[in-house]
Amino acid sequence: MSNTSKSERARPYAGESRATREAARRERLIAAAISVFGTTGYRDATVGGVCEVAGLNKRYFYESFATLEDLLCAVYEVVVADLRRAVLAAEGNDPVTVVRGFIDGFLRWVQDNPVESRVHLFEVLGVSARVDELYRGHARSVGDELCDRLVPTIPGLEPTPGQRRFVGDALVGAGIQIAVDWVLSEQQPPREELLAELDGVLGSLLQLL
Amino acid sequence: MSNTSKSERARPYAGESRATREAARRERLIAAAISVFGTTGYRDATVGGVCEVAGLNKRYFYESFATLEDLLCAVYEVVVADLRRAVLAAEGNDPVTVVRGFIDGFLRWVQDNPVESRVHLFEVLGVSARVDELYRGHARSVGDELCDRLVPTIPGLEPTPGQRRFVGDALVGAGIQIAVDWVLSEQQPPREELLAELDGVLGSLLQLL
DNA sequence: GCAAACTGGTACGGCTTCGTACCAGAAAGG
DNA sequence: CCTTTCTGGTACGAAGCCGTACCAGTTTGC
Repeated sequence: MSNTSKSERARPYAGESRATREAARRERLIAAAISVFGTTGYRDATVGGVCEVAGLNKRYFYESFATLEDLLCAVYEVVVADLRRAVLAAEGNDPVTVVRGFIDGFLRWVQDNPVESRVHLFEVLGVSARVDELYRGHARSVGDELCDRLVPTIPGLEPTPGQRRFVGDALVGAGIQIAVDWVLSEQQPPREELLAELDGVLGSLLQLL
Repeated sequence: MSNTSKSERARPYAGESRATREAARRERLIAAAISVFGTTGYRDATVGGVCEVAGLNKRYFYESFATLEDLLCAVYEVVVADLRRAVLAAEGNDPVTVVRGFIDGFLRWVQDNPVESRVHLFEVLGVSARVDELYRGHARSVGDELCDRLVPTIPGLEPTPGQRRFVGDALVGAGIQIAVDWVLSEQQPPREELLAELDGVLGSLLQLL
């Protein structure tokens, strides 16, 4: 019996190689899944539903993913990379600017990406140990990066790794909670007002120094 | 047709009135659900599964709840009441004590209640708009209470409602993130060490003042 | 006792999703 | 062309859960 595996007699189709077509389908599935998970919600999502939105046969789902959870993980990687870019975009040489830039970037991203933000703020949570692990890794990574930017702005500070983890978690956790609260609020104050409140808090903190 | 509704010809059974029996069954369902949601997870939970653990016929589920989500809400109210007691147990007249007591109470509760904490930290998230609303309400409430205790310990501070909300969210969010990170790292390091790190951070903050 | 209410166990139809298979038509290659 | 691969649409069995109904045995009120 000769090798009859799928990749054996691969041919171009519509001018694209097999690998290119597979990758394109994978991207379409991920894009469709972001839409479905971010609107209907992951809990009510089905393989068939995602494929319908993607305009692909169910067969092609299993070509790229084994389970819906695998697709969720791929979706999350895309979403979190985008968020990471947003919250770490700002530069700053003093603590207030760093923290303010982080929160501002977060709220901006949530506002500009309502679907993706629902995926990140709600849908990926509590799905499975594996997804939780992913989530924790990225949260820690962003927290570490924030610490890296924050610590040098405060001379004479040499936190232990454990303290850095504490500060990173606290910053990320605070940002998430503020974002979640903002999203779930019935009447959302404009982002600018929220940031003005933040400035007030940070100002009071500085005044105490 | 005479009234044949269930409550019409109610009789005591095993010495208990109908209302008492119904309430007892409800409690058993809630207790079973905490166990199921906190171990198997809400996502994989079924009505039949919860009833089996509770040792009750499925019929009695629908006697007290219309959907599994209703039961989750009831479960959450029980769990959050317990957590609330834990995180607000400590007294304190200075900011460091208040914050430390909050974090300490949170971690203690997580450590002593692994099942309930999984429900609160993971399972209730991203279920539905209704559950999210519940979650947000309790988080805000705890944040407000923390603010109420924190603000008087810092003389000359009169935060606006918006600023109070900011601080409350930040505290609660930081606490949750720290707890989640701790749980996902299998509670390493031990709670005492983690609190020592917190003391270090708070100490550095004070030193800056 | 005896009828009526209650309990716990089992059973069943209906529904939804999964994962795969089949089929007809388009595109590629010799 | 004519065969082979690829695509998209439809179909189908298997499985799990829902919500309800039925049934046998117990407890209660009269």
